[in-house]
Amino acid sequence: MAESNQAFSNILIRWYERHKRDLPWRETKDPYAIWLSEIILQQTRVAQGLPYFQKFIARFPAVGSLAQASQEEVLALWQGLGYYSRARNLHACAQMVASQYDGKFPNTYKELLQLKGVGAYTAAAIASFAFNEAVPVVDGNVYRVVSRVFGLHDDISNASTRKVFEGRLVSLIPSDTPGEFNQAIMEFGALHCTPSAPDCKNCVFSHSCFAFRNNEVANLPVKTKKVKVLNRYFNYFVFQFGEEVLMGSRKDKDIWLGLHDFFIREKDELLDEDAALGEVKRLISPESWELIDISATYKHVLTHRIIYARFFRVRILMHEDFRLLSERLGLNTISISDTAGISKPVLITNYLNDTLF
DNA sequence: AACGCGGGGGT
DNA sequence: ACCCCAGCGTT
Repeated sequence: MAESNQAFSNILIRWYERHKRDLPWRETKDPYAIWLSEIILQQTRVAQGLPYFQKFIARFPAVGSLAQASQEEVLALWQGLGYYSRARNLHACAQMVASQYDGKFPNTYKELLQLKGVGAYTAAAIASFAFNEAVPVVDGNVYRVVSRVFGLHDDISNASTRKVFEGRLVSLIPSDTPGEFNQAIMEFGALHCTPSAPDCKNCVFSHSCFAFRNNEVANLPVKTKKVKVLNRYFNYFVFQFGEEVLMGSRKDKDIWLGLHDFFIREKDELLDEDAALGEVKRLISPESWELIDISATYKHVLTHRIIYARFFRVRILMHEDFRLLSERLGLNTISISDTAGISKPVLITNYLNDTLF
């Protein structure tokens, strides 16, 4: 039988106090630090996000310093974490808070929701953790815990299902310690009620959990839609003169927007050497360049894409041709050693480490 | 409502 | 190979 709402909350919070991890953003009520941690942790495991949180807090101790940074510095600090729109929105949000809110985060769920990069989950997290507002968080952990314990079979692939879970959570969340409750239910999902092979026999809800009692743990939560993985083929040309190469920042609302890469020809397939050299011949006259090397094929696997990439490194012989090529392609010249400090996708970082460093 | 957006870890 | 992770913005 299910226990009362208050019993659920009490058991959950007691479990949390025994098992919670020591995490830096739990030692503060500073909405800036809490906000920063929540943006970093969107679709990101704690272990992966933690070093980024440390880096950002060290470099930007308050929202004002982040607001004053350049977008490039923010992207460079974010590089490797993925979903780079988070970094662009983080920066824009910091500037919003600095200019429109006098450097102080708004303190209600409703106002927080207006901030760039702050959606329903993040607004609820900040409002409850920093300001004790009793709004429930609904993230992947919460979907899993609630669907199993209470036997909710609504498909979490549907956006409308969020309301169903929120409705249940509103009746569970205690008004005196909403932040503790929210932290607890997510931590419980992360550490105990895990996606696969949870330790149900030793669970504080084993006597009441719907999924455990009905042998449905593996079926919950219900999620029907799978992401479709598409292949993309990136043919990169690394134009080099001495110790300099041509790079530019990516445009056009595509993957890695704002990050730096090389001249690219995306096709429905990888180009072989002849086809690649043909592309170069269309750009520069034959006597002014030579092929240095061709990289191995990189297979860069993302959640929703598999990117196959090959890098053709081309030496430009005359500096004047290098300068003209830079202008014509809209790319910047950068010394190889300086590429370490600019924002890049992991694929480009891997190539640089393999070939140029 | 559907889709695009990263990278890494667990099984 | 497949799943998921303290989701959000755009269309």
